[in-house]
Amino acid sequence: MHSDADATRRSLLEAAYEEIHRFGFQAASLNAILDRTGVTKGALYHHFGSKLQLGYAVLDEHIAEELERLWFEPLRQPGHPIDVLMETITRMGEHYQCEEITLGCPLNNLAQEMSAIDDGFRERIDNLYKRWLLSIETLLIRGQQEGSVAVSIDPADTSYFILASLEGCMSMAKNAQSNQELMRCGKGLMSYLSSLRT
Amino acid sequence: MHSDADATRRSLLEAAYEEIHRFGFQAASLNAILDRTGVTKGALYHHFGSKLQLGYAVLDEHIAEELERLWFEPLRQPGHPIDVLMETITRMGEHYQCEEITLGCPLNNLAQEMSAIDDGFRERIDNLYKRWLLSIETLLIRGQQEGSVAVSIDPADTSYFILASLEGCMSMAKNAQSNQELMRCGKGLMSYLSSLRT
DNA sequence: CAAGATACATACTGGTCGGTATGTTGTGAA
DNA sequence: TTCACAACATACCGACCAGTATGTATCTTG
Repeated sequence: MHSDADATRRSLLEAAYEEIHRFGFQAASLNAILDRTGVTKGALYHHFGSKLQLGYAVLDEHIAEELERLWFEPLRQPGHPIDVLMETITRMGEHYQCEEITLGCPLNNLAQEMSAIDDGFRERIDNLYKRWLLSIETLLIRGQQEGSVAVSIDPADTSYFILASLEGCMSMAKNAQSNQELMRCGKGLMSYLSSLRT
Repeated sequence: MHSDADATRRSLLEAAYEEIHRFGFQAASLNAILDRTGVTKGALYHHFGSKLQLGYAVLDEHIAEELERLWFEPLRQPGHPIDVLMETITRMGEHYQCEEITLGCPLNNLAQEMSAIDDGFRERIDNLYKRWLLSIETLLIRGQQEGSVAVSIDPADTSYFILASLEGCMSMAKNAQSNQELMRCGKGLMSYLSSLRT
């Protein structure tokens, strides 16, 4: 059944993503991934050269795709930039329901754990953050051009602070293990975002 | 030399703190800690019942003490609350110089890695965050009473957002591996803090 | 001085880890 | 039909891990 090769690969990627999201990259066990998928070790090492390569693939394919779907694409929609931002953040808050919030942001988790240890991870994570920042910055610049966002703010610096705050909120909520705290933190973020309007 | 028992214990705690700060708790190797200190495994297990107990001790003694010294105590100083906050944050930015910033905030690192896995860690981390929040909240309330902080803001919610933003900034800087980015993020934070003045 | 406790030191164990060597089976091209 | 190769499957390896069993030297106390 050579036609199932892609399915095997995707199955491994999905399971690896979940294991890594739950336990972190280093603590993620290849054997656990194999048990979960029913795939054997030979198959895994046929598709991925090493655990590191598997981790890179999770970033390059799964997480990048999720970011595109949840963030980059919504932020390209028309409308008042601050409203667009708020709606996207709210939608993300709904996406990470009660259970998932305790696992934190997949990208932030990996950044915290791996960026100081492995350059391959660091470069990939840095690249994703750059794209994330750019998508926010583009939105703010459009707002300034349209007159709906204060021209007094620096779009690059502000984007950086917005993203940092967002990651910080998710991080705090992860530790508190309640999206109650996420909402609380979101209130502060929303109030800050409002202050960017003209 | 029984008088050196405390010195041995402190040496282990210090080395454990550094190993954990660098690699995380799970990836921290007891053997590496022993190599670093020259202490033997028998001595380690004489002072600490398990790796987990050692980790708890690092939180309860080393990290709690560092937080007290770098945050709680400075925030109790007199002066305009917003100025006190800004100065404390700036001083912390200087404390985490070029090298150390890539390791991130010790408390946040442990929170991300362990709070979802182990309740002992979670409770200790949660307690420290609560004290941290309280020290900021107390400062904001004093400002409101003295008329130097806007009464329109909710002290608890605002403290939460400030701390989340701060952790987010450190997290972003850790990944970027430059305190250049920390400064950039700090600019946004400072501008937000300024908006809290009357 | 005796004796128990404290503070280690050494050697070892079972288990898990990522990774590999080798074998087998299905499949498409020649 | 043959044959190379992709796509696995199985069994195994050395390294490292936290933890332990046991021995020893020093100190404190009666």
